[in-house]
Amino acid sequence: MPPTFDAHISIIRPMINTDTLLAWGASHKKVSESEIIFSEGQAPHFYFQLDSGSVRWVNINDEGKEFIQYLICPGESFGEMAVFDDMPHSASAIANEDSVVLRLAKSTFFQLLEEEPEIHFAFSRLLSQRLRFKFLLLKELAYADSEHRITTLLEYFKQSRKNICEKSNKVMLTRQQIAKMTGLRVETVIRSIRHLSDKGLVHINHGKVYC
Amino acid sequence: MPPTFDAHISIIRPMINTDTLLAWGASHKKVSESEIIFSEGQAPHFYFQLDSGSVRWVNINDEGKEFIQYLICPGESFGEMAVFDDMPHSASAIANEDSVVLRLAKSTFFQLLEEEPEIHFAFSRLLSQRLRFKFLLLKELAYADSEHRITTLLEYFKQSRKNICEKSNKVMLTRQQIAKMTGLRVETVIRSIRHLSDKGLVHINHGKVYC
DNA sequence: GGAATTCTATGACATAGATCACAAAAACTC
DNA sequence: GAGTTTTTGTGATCTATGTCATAGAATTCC
Repeated sequence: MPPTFDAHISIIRPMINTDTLLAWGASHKKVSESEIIFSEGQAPHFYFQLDSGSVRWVNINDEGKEFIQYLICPGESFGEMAVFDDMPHSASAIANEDSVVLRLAKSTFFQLLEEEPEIHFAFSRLLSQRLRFKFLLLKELAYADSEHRITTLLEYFKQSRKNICEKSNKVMLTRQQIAKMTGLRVETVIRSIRHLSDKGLVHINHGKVYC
Repeated sequence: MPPTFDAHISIIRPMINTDTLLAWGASHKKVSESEIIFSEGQAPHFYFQLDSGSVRWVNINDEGKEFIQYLICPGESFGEMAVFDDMPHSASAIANEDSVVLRLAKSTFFQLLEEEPEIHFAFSRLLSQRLRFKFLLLKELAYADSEHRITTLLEYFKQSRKNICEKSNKVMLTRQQIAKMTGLRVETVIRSIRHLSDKGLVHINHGKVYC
């Protein structure tokens, strides 16, 4: 997959400072495009944080169709949900491009949180923000039409990036990615985006949806 | 609304022990049926925990249609999402029946978490479990048909009650409630439930869906 | 620079589920 | 226990979105 999810982050605010993570014994791990970092159903052994590149956190159904739960950009953590509730991963993490991941053993992660309550509070905030986004998207999926679903998703992207980088960075999404995040089909997304862009509600840049 | 969401809990495991909460200065608050505890859009000032009764955590759209994000039963917390990320409540909490709520000031709640790391970890676990349920439901809403959405929801109810009470308690859901939690219309839920019950995939008790 | 992928695009058609319009049954109210 | 409200139930339509087929444009890859 091409790096259309352009994570050109200016000043990243990682969940846990990289040096801190390394001091606690985290290890760097290079992953190449399409490589699976962990799979749905696996028991969680590590806390993961993206150092560089981009990762998608997805469910894949019986027919092989992907539903993207989150696109992870540098500084963000992923898979911590399963670490906290000690249940199998409920989605797989797959590298969108060649990336570098920081990995910390689960037990060490808990020790770190215990010693650094501020970091623990940062995770409570992160989980709450993610939950908030799910509330929003679920409500849209339940009651809104395709155009509303898309604009809600784009709005989220505009907002969420503010949490992890100082300067607003540009995110470009392909219509295929939007389809995989809203549960709509590519054709529907294409037609809806065309309509939204005619109305000036969505901005297109070199053919890609810009937010 | 009649107490169809029968929270006949045998042995409740509250998020925070009631005595502990009271010792920290929490106050009891009686709310009557249909009373709004907090509204979508309001700033969060309190941590809430249900003592007795039942509460629904809902979004209401422009046409007045409800989407139930969670049904809260005794011992469970609600609204803590907004407390953690310090953003307006993203859904309203409404009493399903006459209930008693425990309320603790936000700043005190944070002090409590700082002094009692185990309780903080319990909240990380709770947020993760709730997020996990949203992952699941979102995937279903995106790709599955009405019958799958319903069975996924019922399955969740079966599971989630285990987290807060020792003995498995019976939950009865009306078709209207299922509609409001899956984004389907009542008529569709009625027809799907009939079909599922014909196939023996769902159990009906005195006309209500049992799980 | 040509081949192979991946994306975008568009038309024709099918269909699950929404909507509307009733009505009966059940539950709750006083 | 008569009246009100809520819930369940069922048929007849309507429509947004999925599905399928096909193709051109844009990228990536040797």
